[in-house]
Amino acid sequence: MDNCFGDSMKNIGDIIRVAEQHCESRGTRLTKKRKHVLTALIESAKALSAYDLIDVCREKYGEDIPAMSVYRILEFLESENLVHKLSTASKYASCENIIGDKARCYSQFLICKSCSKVKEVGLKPTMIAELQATVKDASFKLVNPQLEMNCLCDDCA
Amino acid sequence: MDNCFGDSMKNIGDIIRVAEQHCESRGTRLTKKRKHVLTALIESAKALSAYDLIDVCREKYGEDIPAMSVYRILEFLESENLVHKLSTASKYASCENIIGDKARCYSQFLICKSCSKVKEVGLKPTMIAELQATVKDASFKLVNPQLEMNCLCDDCA
DNA sequence: TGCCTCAATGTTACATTATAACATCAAAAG
DNA sequence: CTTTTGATGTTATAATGTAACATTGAGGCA
Repeated sequence: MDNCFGDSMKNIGDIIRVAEQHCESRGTRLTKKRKHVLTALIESAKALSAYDLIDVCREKYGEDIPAMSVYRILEFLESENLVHKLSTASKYASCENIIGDKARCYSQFLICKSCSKVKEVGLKPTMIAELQATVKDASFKLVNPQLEMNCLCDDCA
Repeated sequence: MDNCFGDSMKNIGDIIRVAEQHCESRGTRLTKKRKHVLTALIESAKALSAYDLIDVCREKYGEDIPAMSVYRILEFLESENLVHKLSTASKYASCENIIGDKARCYSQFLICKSCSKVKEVGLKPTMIAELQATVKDASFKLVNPQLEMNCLCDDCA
């Protein structure tokens, strides 16, 4: 079982519903546009840029969201742990385990540098511990334990 | 002993000389401007953006290098393994072990997101192996095994 | 020396990613 | 039904990066 939803949680409608409840329980709202951006990311196997998302929303929902709004929406979705920013690619991907047990918020992202296909894999506790030890030894504090790995997917390799 | 030069290799002049020989042996040239950009990065404890480097070169060498050239120079220095691009920060840092034994080219970069202070730490072989196994299991190929960790340094924390 | 060649750099223009500042709109709460 | 606050729109611009073509300069060689 690869996510926190179990086998019953397969389709996007279900995921969106969970995301909606998640927001509600935190006193925030998953508005229509936020839902559209999130859906676009969930439906995409590839990480998308903010400007990609503008295009998708126009094509799919006939909705013209200005760049500024998309960035704000992404920022919101990130703060709700529904979306990850992949800084190395300047793109965004939906979280694989939307309502996320916190133990899994340490992730490793494999990003195809050719086609942007992305896979999120949980980090093992031993890895996390080791990474944190290194950080501590170097007198730094870890802010965001997200690892991004520059890869090629099998199709592109 | 923290680098491949031993204790005798402490100052910038020595490092630059090694870098120069390294290029020469590879049939490339460490020109004056390339040397200036590399020196600026070596002397900086913080990662610098391309535009930061333009400023440093102007201030320090009275030399006006256009952005395009700085990017090309950085690309060259990267290809010679003298400099790393830190994609998460859109900044650049000199390699800590310039002529680098290849075993150390798998590095972990701790980057202070507030002041850009950066520390490069070698990854342990067990870590490398584990990261690579994950990548392979997910049907990806690792292109660049550089880990960037979003941190705060002790001063900024 | 003077020419040739190719690497390095310059120039111009523009693409992409992102944010600041202020205006407007809309939903929930009194 | 107004008030308040969160969400979105608008405009302008900053920051990062690249494409395409022109020019310069360093070494090799007649």
